Amino acid sequence: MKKIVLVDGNNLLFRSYFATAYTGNVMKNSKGFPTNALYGFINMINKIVEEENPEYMAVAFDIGKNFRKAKYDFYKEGRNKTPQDLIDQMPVARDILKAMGIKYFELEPYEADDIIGTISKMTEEDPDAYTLIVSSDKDLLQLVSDETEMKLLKQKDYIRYNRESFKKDYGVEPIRIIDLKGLSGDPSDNIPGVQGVGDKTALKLLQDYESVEGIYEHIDEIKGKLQEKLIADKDNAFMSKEIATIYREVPLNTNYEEMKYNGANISELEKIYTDLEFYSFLKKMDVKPKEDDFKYTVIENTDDIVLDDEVAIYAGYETENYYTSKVIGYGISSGDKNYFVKEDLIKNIDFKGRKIYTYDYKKLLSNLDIDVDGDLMLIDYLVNPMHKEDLGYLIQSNNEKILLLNELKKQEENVIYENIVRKSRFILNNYKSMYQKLIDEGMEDLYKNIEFPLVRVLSDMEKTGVYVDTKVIDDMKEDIEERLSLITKKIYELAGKEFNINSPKQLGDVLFVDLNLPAPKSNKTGFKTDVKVLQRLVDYHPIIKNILDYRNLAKIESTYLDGLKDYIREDGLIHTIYKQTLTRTGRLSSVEPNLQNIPVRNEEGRKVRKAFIPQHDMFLSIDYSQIELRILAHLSGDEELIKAFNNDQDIHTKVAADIFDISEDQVTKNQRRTAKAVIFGIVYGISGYGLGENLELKPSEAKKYIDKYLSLYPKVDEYMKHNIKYAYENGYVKTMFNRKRVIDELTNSNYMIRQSGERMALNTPIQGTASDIMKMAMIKVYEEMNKHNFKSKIVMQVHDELIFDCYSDELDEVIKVAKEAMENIYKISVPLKVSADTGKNWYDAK
DNA sequence: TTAATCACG
DNA sequence: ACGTACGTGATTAAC
Repeated sequence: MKKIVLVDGNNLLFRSYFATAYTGNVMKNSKGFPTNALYGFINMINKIVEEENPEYMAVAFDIGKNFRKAKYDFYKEGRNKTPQDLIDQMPVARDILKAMGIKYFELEPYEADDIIGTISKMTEEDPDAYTLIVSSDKDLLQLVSDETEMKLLKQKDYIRYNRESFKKDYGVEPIRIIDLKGLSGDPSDNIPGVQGVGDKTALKLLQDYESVEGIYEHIDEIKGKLQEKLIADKDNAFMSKEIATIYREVPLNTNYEEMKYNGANISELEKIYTDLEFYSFLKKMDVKPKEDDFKYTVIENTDDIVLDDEVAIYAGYETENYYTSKVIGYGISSGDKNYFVKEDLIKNIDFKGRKIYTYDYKKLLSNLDIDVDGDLMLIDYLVNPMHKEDLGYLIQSNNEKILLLNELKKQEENVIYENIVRKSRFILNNYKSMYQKLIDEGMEDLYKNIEFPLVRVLSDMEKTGVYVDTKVIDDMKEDIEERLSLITKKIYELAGKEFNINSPKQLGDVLFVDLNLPAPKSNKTGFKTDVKVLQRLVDYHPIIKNILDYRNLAKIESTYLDGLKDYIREDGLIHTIYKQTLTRTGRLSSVEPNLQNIPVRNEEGRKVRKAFIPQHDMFLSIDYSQIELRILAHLSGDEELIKAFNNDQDIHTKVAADIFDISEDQVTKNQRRTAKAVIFGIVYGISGYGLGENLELKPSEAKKYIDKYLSLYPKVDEYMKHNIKYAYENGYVKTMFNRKRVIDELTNSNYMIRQSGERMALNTPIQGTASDIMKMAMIKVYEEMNKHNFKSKIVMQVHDELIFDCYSDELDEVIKVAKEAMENIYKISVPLKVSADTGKNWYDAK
């Protein structure tokens, strides 16, 4: 028995295009060619081949004018124009099928349905063959018969119809789809049908009278309004049925042999996938990668290494965290030679007098004290909006052979070695051209004066580490556990049953079903149960307070007590890793563990900071006060704000006084709070609604404050407008030090996404400039401390705050030097003010 | 793997 | 009519 699989190609392409394009964000390759429809298309074709294992297969497409349209020009009228991004992908879908070895048909003036109908007719006339049709288009169900099945694609899965199951679902024969369409019409194809008759009525009529013809033969038996409607639209009914009928005599002149599926032409397919940058498909093809002439030597004796003037080094580690991972070895490329060097031998190599480039200098420094001249990771971060930490992505986007780090783990030793050395080769080959790009983009200074020198500062901070007293942690844990078990009991009592309080789903059920508390807005998975929601309910039921307490304590225990303890190494220290190439604004981030989000706002959590102890005598914390607002004042040039900062006024009180039209000494706590929220809102790119949520005000009330603020400080308003305009015109924004952030969201067709792009455009120059300034200050402070031969160390950075581990006898000097450096690192139109605090632990240093 | 939640500036 | 403040990371539950 021959099995022929027929696929509705147009249907698949449209489906996969709109499945991802609704956000307005169409996936593209690095050349800007849209690929989203093709990606889904390939996935679906692969799935069909895998599931059906077809001996014969064909895909049908629409092309050119079609005969239905020629006859009835209203047909498919009013449809949205096919997006250009989708049209562009259509010819490539044909190329892909060709390469896959799958026959496709297209023939003007017929539609894909007609082609499928014609081929399925062929199999119906052949007792030794049957057809499977794949599409989400219900019209095709009319072809279902004893010899033809159909996979009707649904959102996530599909329904497989044969004649029996169709009859069971619809109560009529499959061919009655055409009568159904004749009666109920089809808005998407602009087929009229009979006005006022929908699927339900139509099916009932068809069960009684079989067909459109049958209905009109017995029109007397049909009563009332329905009869009137049917009579009024009789012509439409017959015409609609005709349009809906698939034409099964398309002159394809084909045969089974043409449709035989013999598998893909691997090299052709590989070419297309490479061009589209479909690396996941390339991998799945399981083809042997093209042999290139890449050669490298595994070094046993370092005397065998010949180095040129320029050398690239890449450090290969087993896992991501270089403080816990084993070093596998180093790739070294120089001239036309490539070497793999094991860890113990690298120290024997003399690199003196040569330019050394690497990727992730900080990682290299973690196990090897070496001076280098350039870090390609930092350069890529600055110039490439698609930057990823794993160099493999960059190499792949250059269409070169490489495995990603997460694919490397289970590979043979020689494969791992080769990949490490390929990376050093890539660095050597591409450093110069990428550096040129840096210059072209105007970011050479940013790189040379900020990012690159910062590496040693961060490396030193990481390696110094910070001491965490497990005794403090353990005591706190004991206390919290005791309280948690009491609260848990109380919650179970009040709920009348035991459940997992940590599960938002179960908690939601208890609160809003069992206890019947007034339900808040729901989210995708059920009820929202976050702090804001719970706080609103606090007076409704005693369980709420207990849950809030539980959440608070559970968070402290899991994330900050148990969590932190896991990161204490054998030396008793925590060595966080500062990610220098992660954020879109230029900030650092801190991982394993994150030391930038240790509790401080709530007293209970803040106690965790008591566990952070200096290795020497004291912690010193110096933070910039309101650096982002000062930058806003500077960037906007608003005289009022500048004056306020120059007079060292409390900015929130000052703004409150202005907004409420009172003098500063009349400002209440609440008014100051409101002003503060308004100011923050401005920095984030505010909306009346957002501020209203935050202050629990009506959006219209909140908007009044915003308008008032902007009228008081008109230059801020101007600055924001100008900034957004600039972003739309250029597609990016910049910080004061030329750090660039590309904002694709601004060209998105989705209004909401564009709005969020505008907020990024407003916030990034402010947040980014603050971060640039902090980075410069860190370098300066570090240099000054070295100059003074201080033994005290910078140990942490929390965006606008530096924490030092100090010797008592250096303390005053360190404060003086660091303050001086931080306040004077760069002159803007307002002073950069810092404040310093000291303490015997982090809790006290505030 | 993703969503919800909550910690920070 | 819609959906709503910028930038991060870790833990947990549930798929």
